[in-house]
Amino acid sequence: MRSENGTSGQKSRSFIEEARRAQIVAAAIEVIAEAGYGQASLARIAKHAGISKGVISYHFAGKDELMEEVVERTYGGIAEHVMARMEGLTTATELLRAYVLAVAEHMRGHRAQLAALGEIFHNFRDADGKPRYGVHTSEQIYQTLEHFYRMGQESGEFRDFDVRVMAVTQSAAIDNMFAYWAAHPEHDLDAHANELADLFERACRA
Amino acid sequence: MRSENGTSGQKSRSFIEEARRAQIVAAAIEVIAEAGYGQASLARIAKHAGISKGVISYHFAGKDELMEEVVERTYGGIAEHVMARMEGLTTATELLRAYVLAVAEHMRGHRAQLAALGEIFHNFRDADGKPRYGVHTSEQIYQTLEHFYRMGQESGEFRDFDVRVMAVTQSAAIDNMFAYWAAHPEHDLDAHANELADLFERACRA
Amino acid sequence: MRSENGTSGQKSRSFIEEARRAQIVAAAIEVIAEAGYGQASLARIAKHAGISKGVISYHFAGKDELMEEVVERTYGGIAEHVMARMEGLTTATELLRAYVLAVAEHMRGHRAQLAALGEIFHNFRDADGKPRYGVHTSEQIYQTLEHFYRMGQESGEFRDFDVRVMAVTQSAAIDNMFAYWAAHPEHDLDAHANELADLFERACRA
Amino acid sequence: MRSENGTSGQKSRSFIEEARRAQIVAAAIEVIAEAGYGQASLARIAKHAGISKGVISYHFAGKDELMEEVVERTYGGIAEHVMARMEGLTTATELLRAYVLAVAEHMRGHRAQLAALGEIFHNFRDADGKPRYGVHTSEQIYQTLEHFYRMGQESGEFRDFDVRVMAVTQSAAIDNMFAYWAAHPEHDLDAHANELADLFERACRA
DNA sequence: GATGAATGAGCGTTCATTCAT
DNA sequence: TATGAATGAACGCTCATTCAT
Repeated sequence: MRSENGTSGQKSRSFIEEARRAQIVAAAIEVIAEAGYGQASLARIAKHAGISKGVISYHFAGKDELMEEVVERTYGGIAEHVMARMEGLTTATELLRAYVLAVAEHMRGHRAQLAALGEIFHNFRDADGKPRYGVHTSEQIYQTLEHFYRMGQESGEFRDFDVRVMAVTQSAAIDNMFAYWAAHPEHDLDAHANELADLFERACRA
Repeated sequence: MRSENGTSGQKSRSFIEEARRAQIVAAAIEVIAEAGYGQASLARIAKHAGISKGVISYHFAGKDELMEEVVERTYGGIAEHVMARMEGLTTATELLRAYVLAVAEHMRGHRAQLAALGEIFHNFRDADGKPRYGVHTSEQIYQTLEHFYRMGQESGEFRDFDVRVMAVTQSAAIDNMFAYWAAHPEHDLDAHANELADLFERACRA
Repeated sequence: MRSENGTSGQKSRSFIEEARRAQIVAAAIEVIAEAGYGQASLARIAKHAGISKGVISYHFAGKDELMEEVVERTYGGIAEHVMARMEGLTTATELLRAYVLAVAEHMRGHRAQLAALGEIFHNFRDADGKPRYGVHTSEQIYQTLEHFYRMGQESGEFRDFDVRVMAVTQSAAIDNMFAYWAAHPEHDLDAHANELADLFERACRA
Repeated sequence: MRSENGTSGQKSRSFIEEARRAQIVAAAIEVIAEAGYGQASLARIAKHAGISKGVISYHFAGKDELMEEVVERTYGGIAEHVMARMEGLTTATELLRAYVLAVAEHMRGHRAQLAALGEIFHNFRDADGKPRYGVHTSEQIYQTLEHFYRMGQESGEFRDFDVRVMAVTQSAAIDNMFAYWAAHPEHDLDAHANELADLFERACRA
């Protein structure tokens, strides 16, 4: 998302600054994934990163900003990979299958990110106590899926169904596939993803 | 220590003891649902219940036991209702549809329980830092669903598919239906449940 | 200020609660007087009182409430004593002299309170960064003094002068008398007070 | 270490060094005046000056030295102006009136300096916890005033009074005039100063 | 000369738990 | 049974200072 434009006038972070932020984000991901959001104190993250506690405060405005950056970077990585895998596909059936498989493929190599993302989504709250992320944050994903469903319905590939329910369900199915895999590391993620693709193809098709 | 049961080995509780525990559990559910697990301190729960903080410590060994009782009681309520609704049904298709609808029906009247359950599942960890509940805790639900799937596959109602993936998916679909409903209270829960029943019927059938 | 009415329905603090608050306030006064507002951390106050840091948080909503209680109790003590000493006096000249001498008399036995009050006045700020106390807090004192000046001007005892300037000046003269005394403990406070009374009598009289 | 003066033993500073120090002192004055001593962190002062935090540490041995320089420069400015205004005057009455008016005249144009000076006086403490400035620091001012009082007493202009009490009082009266003005910017400082001059003339005269 | 990065101690506050009454 | 008092550890965060570049 951040510009790598050499001619732009926008200020950019120094190399060392960027490296530190990345290091801290990585440490945060590992600690959150392992110990859970509630135990992921700045002290613990700093210790895991091998740095002083104050360094985090120096590079991030606060814990909130750190959490947001974890989400941002992780999401960015997923989106980038999935977009690439879906490029050039045209039918709704193909797109949906590619979507499921691409997310699974990417996550297979980023298990901790996955767990951390879930922890943050379920726990991170604003100062006013409202969840910072959550179902309402998934709106973008829902709309993307709904777009594919409508494509399929208009092309005749898919039957008539409630696209919102289908989007919520498919999104949940994918999320839980990862949760199950996280709890059962020997579970065959790719096979699961293929089963899911079949499942939703059958659930959608005319 | 506090009671001795004359006819059996299992310990029993006095009426007043039982009432206090129920009151505290109810307060805990409301606080967790509203403020989240992280903000649900014993002080806050006690205040919400209109009792002294020490009472909780008196009736429960610790916060952990309280959380476990919240889960136990909530789960018990769901199971009781769902079992009743499924009684007498014989085909896998019927059983699965009844399952989805019964859970939805029960939860419609217990929104706070639902939210609290989710918070606890996602946050409660043992002293060693491992999640106390989670995907592995759902094993019983998975096996129940798998039992139905196999019934359907043997009777010819259902096609051949990976029953574990289907169970994980259907379970997730139901959980997320509630999460979505919690975030969008105007959402039509019963319609969603019916859509889900259709969806999985199509996904399963031969 | 707090009612000691036995029949009133208003809730009152328990004896032990009141004692702890008084103890903490006393410790705060001593620490602030000795080390200054900036060094008067809750940890230091607690250590001085021989209690755990958490006790202060238990009995006071926060540091701000503690500081306000210090001011309240100290001010109350001064006002009570000065009022008693001025009772029955009628001429402006008498009232002003009694005022100066009574404040000095009271403060002679409460040196630490005096110093703490000054520290808090000069340093305690609201969350928004504005001074919590300060010149504007002295308004009540100014108006009391102005009332006496006007009495003297109307009775012909005093010449015509700007009562606000005189009030600000006399108030400052008294405050600084204490500050000087605090820095020079061997200084004769009563003699100073008498000189001040003479000084302002000459400055005011017709 | 950074310079060697050819003609005297006293160390001198380069032009750029001097400019930097002046810039930092000016920024410190503004921040202290606005936010108070307690909030005047080096980071905040540096940001206000538009420089890096380390620059302050480079030019000053520490925060203490910076504070001392603020006081020194501010005091120097006042003294310079007051001395000029008193030059050529001979009677004690004239000198005292000129003193009060000159200080007021100068401060009218240096409100932030005034506020900063007060903040530092009331808060700045040595490493051992003792106030760095305070009543005892005013000794020089007291002695100057006392010198004038004695002149007046010897010439017969003034009555017999305790010169120390008068000096402390007049000094406090002037300080508080500024404090009042700082809190009530619409207050007429010059009129106040004239009232003060009258007041002390009457308080002193034979 | 100047900088930004890093440190570590200390801050006010929250909290689960213990305990005497 | 029930309470409120007390504890002590941990939390996120701020800060003056140090230092390599």
